[in-house]
Amino acid sequence: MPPKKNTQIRRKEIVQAALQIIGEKGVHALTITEIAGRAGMSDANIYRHFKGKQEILEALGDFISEAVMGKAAGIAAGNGSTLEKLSVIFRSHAALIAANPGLPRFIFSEEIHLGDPQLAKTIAGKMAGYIETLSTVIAAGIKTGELRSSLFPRETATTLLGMIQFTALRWSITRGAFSLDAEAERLWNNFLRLIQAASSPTPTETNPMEPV
Amino acid sequence: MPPKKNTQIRRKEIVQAALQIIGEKGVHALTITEIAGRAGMSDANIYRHFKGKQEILEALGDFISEAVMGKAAGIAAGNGSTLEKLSVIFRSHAALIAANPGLPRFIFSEEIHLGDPQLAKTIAGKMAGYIETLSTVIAAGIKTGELRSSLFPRETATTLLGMIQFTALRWSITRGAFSLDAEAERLWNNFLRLIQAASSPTPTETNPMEPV
DNA sequence: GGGTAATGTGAATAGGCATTCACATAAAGG
DNA sequence: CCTTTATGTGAATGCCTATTCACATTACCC
Repeated sequence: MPPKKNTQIRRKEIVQAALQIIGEKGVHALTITEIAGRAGMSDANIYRHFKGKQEILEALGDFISEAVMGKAAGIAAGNGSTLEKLSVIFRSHAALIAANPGLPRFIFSEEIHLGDPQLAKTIAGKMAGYIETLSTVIAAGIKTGELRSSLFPRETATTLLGMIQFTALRWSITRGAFSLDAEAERLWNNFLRLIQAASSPTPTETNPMEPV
Repeated sequence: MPPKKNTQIRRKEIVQAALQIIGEKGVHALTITEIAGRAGMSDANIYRHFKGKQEILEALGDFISEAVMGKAAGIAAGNGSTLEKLSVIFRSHAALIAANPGLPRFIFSEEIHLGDPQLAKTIAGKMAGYIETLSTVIAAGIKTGELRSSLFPRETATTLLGMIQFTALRWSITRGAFSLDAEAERLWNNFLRLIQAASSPTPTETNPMEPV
């Protein structure tokens, strides 16, 4: 009775449904029945398009990796000053998370890391690549004198990412109790003061409104 | 046949068993059967000491909060310079995690945050308290001139915590593929350069051995 | 030492979940 | 138009897990 769609389309629908479910109810709510319901099909039909739940997770992992890290790599490779690039990457990442709360939940979910060693390795690799991309941008900024010469690029990159991820997790945990964008803005302002070369000393201001 | 112990002792044994299991196999492996086996008792006996699994998680949450944040608060209240205090808190935290891999897994586990709103609120509160404690230490350091005057205390504290948590999660995810202590050391060296007042300029050195 | 309460156990019970099966039916190609 | 293949479904199946129950046995109190 219901119309039919080919596997290519169905796979995308299923992956998107999965991402939404994780964002709204968490990884533990990611059951076949839930996915099938959200994607508008029967449980059994899921298996026409994916070998099993594991394969869905792998596809979701690929999608998320591409969305987050692909974007950052594009910005890094483009034109602009180091500070502009870092700022855009940071804000894009925060915005992407704000729009898809399932993102950090999935990336740091144990379901993935302990349940599927292959997927875990892939994600860890992408994460290392992300750090590498940021490191390169930071190293370039040090060379041009935009950033302090005393910085270690890799550690500074890790610190920046940690800032994002920690805040994303706190936001996810508290189920959006504060504005992710506003918090990201405050953190970025502060980070800028930490890394910027002292040539043009930043005037001391107060940061806007603190959250709860 | 087996000897009997009172509830006080049993509760501690059960909580410790749970923490170990999470560290070794993850939160998803935290079943009643697994806990009972590790603690040397029958499944049914667990229910003599806890009302249910949820109550075990709550007790574990209290234990971990006390271990991590209680320690930091103690250090913060003690004597020493700001940089010494921050350094000790940072290293203690990293060491505690290295000794108990279950710690970050539990704190950021969805099983807790989405499964038990009450517990989630408690943990979020403790986390906010931790940030507050660090902020106070940092604010004091700014006043004495040890730290740059341009820092925002709360955002700097969040950055420090993010650095720890992100690294702990990456370490946990990769199942200990790198040395947590060594990485913490590198990150701390870099962070020091970020926050320290420029009175005694740090000589430029290279950081020891990078991990994978 | 006898009774009572706390602690201990193996064997149900019940629910949730991923996956499979036998059977439709739409789509595509000739 | 008819065959073949891809897509679709409801109803099992079987496993894993938390929790309960009826029945011991130890520890403690007087």
